[in-house]
Amino acid sequence: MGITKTQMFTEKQNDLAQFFKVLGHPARVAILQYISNQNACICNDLVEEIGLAQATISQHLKELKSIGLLNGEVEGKSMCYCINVERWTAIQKELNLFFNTTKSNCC
Amino acid sequence: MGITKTQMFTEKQNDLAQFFKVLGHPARVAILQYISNQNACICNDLVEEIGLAQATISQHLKELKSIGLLNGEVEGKSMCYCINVERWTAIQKELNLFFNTTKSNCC
DNA sequence: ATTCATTATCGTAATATTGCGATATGTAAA
DNA sequence: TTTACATATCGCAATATTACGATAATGAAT
Repeated sequence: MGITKTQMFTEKQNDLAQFFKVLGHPARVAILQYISNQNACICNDLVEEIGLAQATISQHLKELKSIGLLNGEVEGKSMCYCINVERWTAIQKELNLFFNTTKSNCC
Repeated sequence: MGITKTQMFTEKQNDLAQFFKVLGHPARVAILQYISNQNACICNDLVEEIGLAQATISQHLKELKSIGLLNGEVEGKSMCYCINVERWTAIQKELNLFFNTTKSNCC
């Protein structure tokens, strides 16, 4: 099928899974790392840096934006993307909460 | 295409993305939470509990096993799955390292 | 040995994701 | 306003994922 039965799960579970999912692609990991490494908030050297087509990078950026991880600002004729640190930290907290409340041992 | 160009990324980036990806489905989040909530390491009440078909649950368990998050033991005619806490904690550390080293602000 | 229960695997259909070329849109400069 | 460049969106093809029924494999009990 390919369709995920989201209605069977809680909103929390779906949200959590969504965060994980967006981070679950190496290009998006690389994009975040690259943006972070530039002191200035350099934008789409990403295309050259990462080596995927411009359309593809744009799509990945869109997904990162979809969970609020990136802010975009017009900068001349370019776009300046940067990490939304508040959101970043909030998501990190959510994920840690999940990790900390989900680790009972048994066997 | 649908094919991820893993060869363009570092092993670390691919590994990280793989962890995120496996956690990026609500059924797998729910499975982990359910296993964790049972004091005893109860197994496939999961099928009843979660409401997906047995084959589907089995497939999700396989993916969780693929990154070492679950241990499985034969228990009579059932299987006893439980969280591999060492691995769990190790992955949590990896993800936090990623979060902590990737959050420069700019705009 | 047969039966029953549990889990894994196979095959398949439906949908999602990834990637890219082409094209549209937006912005700055000439 | 034309040109040039940067980014977003569209449309498509290839592959991946999700889900499930059917079936195989495993183990327990009869």
